[in-house]
Amino acid sequence: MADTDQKQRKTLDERNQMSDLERLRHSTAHVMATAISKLWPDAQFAYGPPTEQGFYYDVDMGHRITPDDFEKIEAEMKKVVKENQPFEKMVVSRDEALTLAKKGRLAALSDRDVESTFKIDLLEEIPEDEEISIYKNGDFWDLCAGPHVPRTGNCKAFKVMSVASAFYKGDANNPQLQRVYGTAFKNKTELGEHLEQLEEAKLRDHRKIGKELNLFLIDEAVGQGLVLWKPKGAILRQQLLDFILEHLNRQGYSQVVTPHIGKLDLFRTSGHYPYYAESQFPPLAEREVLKGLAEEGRSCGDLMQQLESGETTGFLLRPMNCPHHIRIYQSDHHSYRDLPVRLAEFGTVYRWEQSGELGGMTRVRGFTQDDAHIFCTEDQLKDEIMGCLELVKIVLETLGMEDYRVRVGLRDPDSTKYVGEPEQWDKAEEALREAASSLGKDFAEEPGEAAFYGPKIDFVVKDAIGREWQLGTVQVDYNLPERFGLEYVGKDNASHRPVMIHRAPFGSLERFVGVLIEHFAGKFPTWLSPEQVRILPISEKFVEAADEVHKVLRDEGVRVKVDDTNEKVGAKIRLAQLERIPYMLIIGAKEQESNQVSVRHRDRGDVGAVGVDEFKNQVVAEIRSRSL
RNA sequence: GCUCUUGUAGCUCAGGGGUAGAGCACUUCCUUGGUAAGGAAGAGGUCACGGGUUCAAAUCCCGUCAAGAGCUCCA
Repeated sequence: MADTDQKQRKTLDERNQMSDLERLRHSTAHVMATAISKLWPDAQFAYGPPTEQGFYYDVDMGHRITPDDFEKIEAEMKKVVKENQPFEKMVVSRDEALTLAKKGRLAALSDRDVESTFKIDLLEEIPEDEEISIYKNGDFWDLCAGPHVPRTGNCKAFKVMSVASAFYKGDANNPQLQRVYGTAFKNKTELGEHLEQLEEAKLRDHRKIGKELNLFLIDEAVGQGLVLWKPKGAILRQQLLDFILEHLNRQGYSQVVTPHIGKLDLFRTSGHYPYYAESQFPPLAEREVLKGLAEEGRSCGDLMQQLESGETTGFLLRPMNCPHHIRIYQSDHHSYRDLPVRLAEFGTVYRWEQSGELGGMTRVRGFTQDDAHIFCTEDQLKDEIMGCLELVKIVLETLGMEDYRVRVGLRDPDSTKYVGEPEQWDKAEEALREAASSLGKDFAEEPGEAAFYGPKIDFVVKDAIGREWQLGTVQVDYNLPERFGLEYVGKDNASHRPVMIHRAPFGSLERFVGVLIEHFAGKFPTWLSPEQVRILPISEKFVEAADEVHKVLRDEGVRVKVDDTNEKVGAKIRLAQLERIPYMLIIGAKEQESNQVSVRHRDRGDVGAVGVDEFKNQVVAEIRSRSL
């Protein structure tokens, strides 16, 4: 990670552009550091920047901060705020700063027996020509480029939020520090609003809703990061598959079906093994091989070595679908007239994610991509990319997900790690750029973010807690066609190499549904709802009438149930509301006589009585059009 | 993988060195009720797992597994 320093250190320009809120938060971080220093004088501080949600300060000290300490810290902070200390900037020479740091005076309230270790390190990172400043508030002095608010009294509304650990400078080889997170706002009202928003976000969390609505399960007995889709979740998933399938057919894709494992040699050819072995499930060795090794008294290490060297063979749970699709492409002779060949599959892949990274449906070890591989000529590349983006656009628009970010990953001009010819890259990057701009949405070009095998476009959305997740992706690949020696016969009757595009509009079904649950807070549009209509007879006397309506709707393919439990309507409604069922139909004496149903919508409430057929037509139309 | 926190009934959680509690859900009965909870009775738990300390462990200690937050990673 050569650019760690750049990531951590903001330039002076960036600092001067700090917004008022960022400035306030950064100052509050100092106030917090002051408080922590008072409570635990051995505290050694590292970085303490503002963030999107607030601020943090990294600290190393003997005491382990727990949530029980937050109140104590806040109380000390309040004292500092009450004293209304001015933030004073003092420009010093490098030597002066170093002298203070050696005395342990930086990020501290007084001289100490120990040096301000991190600050000495930070000092070395400041370029020669840059001004070195120390900010003081009361007795707390800290090496800091600023800027700050005028006085500690300006930090009126704050809260210590959480504590976690972080590696110094984000390097896993460095010591771990305690990162104390806090947030700050102009005033108490805004702080209150923010905290309320966080509470609301928790209610949207897909893990919570997934459990409440019985959508999916991650079971210890099955394994970490392995999602079990329960019946209701499976309906949701199937609806999404049907939806995308319609559009795939329209765009001329061919569906294929391939197994979840393949020979190690296949992935050796593709380059996935052993290069990415540490992020895959361990290979499966053949029984005979294991037996043979055991008889020879050989170790697991020997086995691994043999598998890696290719001396013995085995199978791999596939980390990607492409090799299988490539083999399908290669099983036929292709003329330029056949291209583009578009092979699509809802393909399940397995990756060994680090255990600490797993979470809900958004980061898992087995997932299904709505994958496809397009084999085309250079000239077709642009149109094909456009087609892929069109698909992503349809998906996001149909689901009303407007809040996404488009990231175009380009190659790093200074690096030589990329495969393929520079002219090809230029062409592909230009095609991606053009395609991206056709979306009519801002996109970020990020040099150095391309994969080694080609440039890409990613669609990124945020979850309930504000974390960003990559969903859809379109990637150009020059590598695999080369490695597998893909060919087609051109007009000139000579053999040519096709270009490949990997693309997945949803990305992974698991992650997509996780994000979707949070997007809708469980209130899925009718076409996606596991149960679309629930019929609520007023009493058992009307169950028969309810059953008749049930039949009418079910025959139209509506997912409908009758609540024939021995409860009052109030209770039935409550239950249906909690299950976020879009439509509730109430049937009593009135409705039975007039062949009507009283319609209640989960958001609009009681919308009055309509004829059974009228309701049927309306709800069927709503489902067919996939209305939001 | 690392640091911290957590793990008690199907769910949400209380309790806490002397072999378990609430609400919801579930079962049965009564009730047949018009837009977010009708009533009664009942059933349900090796207190994540494995060790240790103790006369006694769900409770204290250690380890394992899992979850959450963050860091690192993500072809």
